[in-house]
This record gives sequence, structure tokens and C-alpha cells, in this order.
Amino acid sequence: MAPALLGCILEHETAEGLVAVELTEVEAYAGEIDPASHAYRGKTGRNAVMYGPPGHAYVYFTYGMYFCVNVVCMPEGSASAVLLRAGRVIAGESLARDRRIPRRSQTAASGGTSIRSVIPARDLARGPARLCQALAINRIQNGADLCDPISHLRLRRSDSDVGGDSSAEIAVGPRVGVTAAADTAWRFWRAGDPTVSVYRPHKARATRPTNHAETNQVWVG
DNA sequence: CGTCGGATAATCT
DNA sequence: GATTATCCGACGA
Repeated sequence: MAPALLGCILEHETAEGLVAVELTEVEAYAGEIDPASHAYRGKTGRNAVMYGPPGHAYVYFTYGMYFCVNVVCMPEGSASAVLLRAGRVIAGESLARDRRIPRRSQTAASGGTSIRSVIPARDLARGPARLCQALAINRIQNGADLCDPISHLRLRRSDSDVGGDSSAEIAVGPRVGVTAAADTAWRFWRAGDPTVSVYRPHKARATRPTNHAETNQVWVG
């Protein structure tokens, strides 16, 4: 499913307008058999949508401030999903750019306008959390039916893909930022595409052992 | 260009 | 209490 999604269009229609992206980078997560999947340890409140019917959006909140969106890919009862990591904005570019202004740049001094240079078009949806920001995807869209043409958040084949074009070369490699199954090559992207995110291995944090002396622990004896 | 630390909170153990 | 499917800005080369 994952490489098949490359080149597909994800679009979100809101009161502000329409923003659409052509997918350029995705990652596959194989549910309960995949140590890197949120479903590896079974069904929970967060991953429940992954166990539902395919074609729906599994949106999760991470790092205290970001959302990422997946497409559920296996029949009901079986958890599996494809993370949408990046795309090229093909509609609603100015709206997407407005949504991508970092909150701490929206200071009163600058009148709500970032003093930083304009975000390059290639960076608008370059990364899973950026993609969600550009498309205004959040926990409200968790469970949304992406295949219903009525849905405001929908996934469709590209207009230029009717003849099964797929002229772009697809590259394969390990997934970004995962600790478990770090060598499993289930990341797929369009080779050479500038909207594909930069690969970064998971940050091996120094798990500093708790220093009991610093936390006022007193050992007597 | 590359590397690094901080932000920030739901979720799970 | 630890971990996290991330991003941004600062800093140095």
C-alpha cells in the first residue's frame, strides 16, 4: 500500500479554503508484528482507529505539540497503517503558508507576522507534522473516512495518474526517528524530490540515571 | 552546511 | 516517571 500512495492527492476542505498535497514520502507500519508500530502492544485508546475499517485517517498527537496522519490499510480487526510523511502543495499554497507560521514567531511586536523569511514552497508539507499543519489536520480528523468523496478530508488518485503513469522513481530506506526495528526499510519516497523530508535517525538520548543525591535523598547507615 | 538542546503533553509502564 | 513515527532556532564551521 505504501508505495502505491505516492503521487496520490490528499486534500482538506475547511472554512478557510482548500489545501491539497501530492504525496511524496510515506512509511509503512505493520501493526502488532511491527515493534515500531503504535499497535505493537495491542489495542489502546489512542490506536483504536487503526483496528477499524481501512481508508480512514489515524491521527495521533506527539511530542506535546504535533499531529501526524496515517491511512488505515488493513481490514477491520487488523491494525496496519501508512504514515504520510511529506507532500508537495498543489493547491491553497498561501493558506498553507499562513498555517505554517510557528507560534513563537507570531509575536505582538511583529503584529502577528513572522519577521523570518517566507517559508519556501518545498518546506510547506516537508515532514509529517508540517504536512498536518499545512492541511490543518488535528484530533478532530481522527477516524475520518478518506475515501468518501463527501468527506472534507479525502484521498484520491492524481488526475495525471489515470494511465498508471508512475514515471517517478521510488526510493526505499529505513523509517525516520524510530528506535525499534531501525533497519527495516519501510520508508518510500520519490527519488530526488525536494519536498521529501531529511532523514534523521532517532536521537539516542542520554538516559541519565536519577541522581538521588540531587533529589534530596538521604541515605543513613 | 551540520549538530544540538528545548518545547511540551498524551500515553503507556 | 519515561518515552515519543517532531520541529525550530541557536550556534559553529
